[in-house]
Amino acid sequence: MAHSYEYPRPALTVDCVVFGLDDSDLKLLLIRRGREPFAGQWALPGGFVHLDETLDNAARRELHEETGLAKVFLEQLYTFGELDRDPRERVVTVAYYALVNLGEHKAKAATDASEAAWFSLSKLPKLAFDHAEIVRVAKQRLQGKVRYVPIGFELLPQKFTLTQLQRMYEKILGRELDKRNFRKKVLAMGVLHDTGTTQKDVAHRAARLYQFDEAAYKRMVKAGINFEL
Amino acid sequence: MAHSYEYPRPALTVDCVVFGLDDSDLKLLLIRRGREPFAGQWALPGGFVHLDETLDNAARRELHEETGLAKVFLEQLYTFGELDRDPRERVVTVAYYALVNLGEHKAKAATDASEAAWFSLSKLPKLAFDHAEIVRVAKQRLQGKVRYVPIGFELLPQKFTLTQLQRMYEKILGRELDKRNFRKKVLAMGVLHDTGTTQKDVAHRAARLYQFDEAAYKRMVKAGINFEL
DNA sequence: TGATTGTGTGTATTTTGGACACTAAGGCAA
DNA sequence: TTGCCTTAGTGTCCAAAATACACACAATCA
Repeated sequence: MAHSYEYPRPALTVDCVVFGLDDSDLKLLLIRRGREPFAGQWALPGGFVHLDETLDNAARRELHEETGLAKVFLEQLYTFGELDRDPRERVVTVAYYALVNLGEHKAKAATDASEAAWFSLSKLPKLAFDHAEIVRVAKQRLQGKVRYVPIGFELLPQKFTLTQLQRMYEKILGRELDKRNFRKKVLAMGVLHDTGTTQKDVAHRAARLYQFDEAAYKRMVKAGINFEL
Repeated sequence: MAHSYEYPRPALTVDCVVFGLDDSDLKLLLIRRGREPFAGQWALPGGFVHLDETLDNAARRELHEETGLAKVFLEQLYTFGELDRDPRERVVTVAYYALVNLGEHKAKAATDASEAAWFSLSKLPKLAFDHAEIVRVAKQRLQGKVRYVPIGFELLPQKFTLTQLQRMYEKILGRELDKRNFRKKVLAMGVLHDTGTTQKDVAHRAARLYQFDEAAYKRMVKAGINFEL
C-alpha cells in the first residue's frame, strides 16, 4: 500500500468453470469467442470486473449474460496472474467454479446464448487463453472438495435417488464406489431427507427420492462434524 | 472478455499473512502503516501488483521490501474484492499466506523494517482495512491444510525434535495431541529423516533431531499417498 | 546423589473402511 | 398371466486405523 494511484494496472476479469451433470457424463459449459484473440475458439464464460460490483457479483453477472444461468452454486477457485495470459495486455483473472443441474438448465443455456454449449469433460475442445489450466485446477478442487463437503448436491435435481447420487460421486472422483458402503455412509451423515416419494415412469422398481437437508447440514457444521466420504 | 480496454479498473494489490512460530506461540508479522488511511494502525504487508510481475512475484517482492523476508513458503490464499475494502477507491487484493521459522528470521525482520513486528495470533491489535477478515480466512486455511499436507515444517528450524513438531501441530490445531500416537503416525508417514544428531545444551535428556525429507515426500505424492493427521 | 525435566516406547480396545451376493419390486413382452 | 429384465434395497465379516493409556530412561543441576 505504499504507492499512489496513477500506477498502471492489470485488467481484472472473472472466469467461470461451470460443471454440469447429466445421465451420461460430467460436463463443462463453454462459449465460443466471437472476436480476436482466439476468435472462434471455445473459452470459459467471463469478463471484466466493474468498479461497482464485488468479484462474486461480477462472476454471477457474466455467467448470466453469457449463458443465461442464474442462482447457481458459485465459489471462488483461484486467481491466475501469469504475465502472458492474454496476448494483448496484462490481464489477471479471478476464476470461479459453478455447479448446476444440467437437467433443469440445459434448455435455458442453449437458447439464451447462441454460442454456449456443453462439452464432456473428457472430450474438451482446445480452449482459449490459459483456460485449460484453469479447468484443470477446477477439476482438482472439485475432486478434493467433494470428499469432505457435501457439495455435489448442486449437480442433481432437488429430489434424487441414491443411485443418482452415487453416479455423481463416481463421475467426479473417476472411480467406482460400492453400493452398500456408499449408502451406509451417506445415510449415516444425516443430511439426506427421505421425501417419501418415489421415481415415476421407470421400467423397474421405483427408487426412493431423497433431498439434501441443508438445515441439518448447517447444524452439523456448527457442531464441528466432519463429512468425509 | 467482451469489453474493450478503456474501462475503469479496480486497483490490484497483494497482501501477505505471515505466520511464524516460536517457543511460546503462533505469531503473525504485521507492519505499521505510515500514512492515511489507517495511519499508525497495524496491517498486513502488501502492495500494488506491477504490470511486469506475476502475483506470486508481487507477493514475494512486497514481503521482501516491507519485512526483509525472502525464500519463505508462500501460497495464494483467496482474493478479496468487496466494494468498500479501501475508503479511497476500489481495491481488489490477492491474499497470500506465508510460513516462516521465527527463530531464523526474527532478527532480520526486526532490523530491516523498522515498522514490522510479530504479534501472537491470540492477541492481535486492531487491523487496518479488512485485514482481520483475511487473517481469519488464512488461519482457517492453515488449520485445514496442515491436516492433510505436511506443510508446517516450514515453521520449524531445519532440524527439529518430535516434541517441537507436536507443539507446532497443537498450536495450529488448537488442541492437545497424544504423544505416542503422534509419533507413531508422523514416523509412519515416512517423510522424517533422523539426522543422527541430538539437541545441545538442554537441561534434560537430549532429543533426537529430525529433518523433513522433501524427496521422500515428493515421491509419495506422485504415488498418490495421503497425509492425514 | 537424588530431584527435576523432558525423551522414548507398546498394547489393548474401539472405530472405521472395504469386500462381498442375494432378494424385492415394478414394468414389459410373449 | 407368467416369466423376464432391470434396478432397488439390504447385512456381515474382516482388516486397518484411531484412540486411550503409564512407566522407565537419560541428562543436567542443585
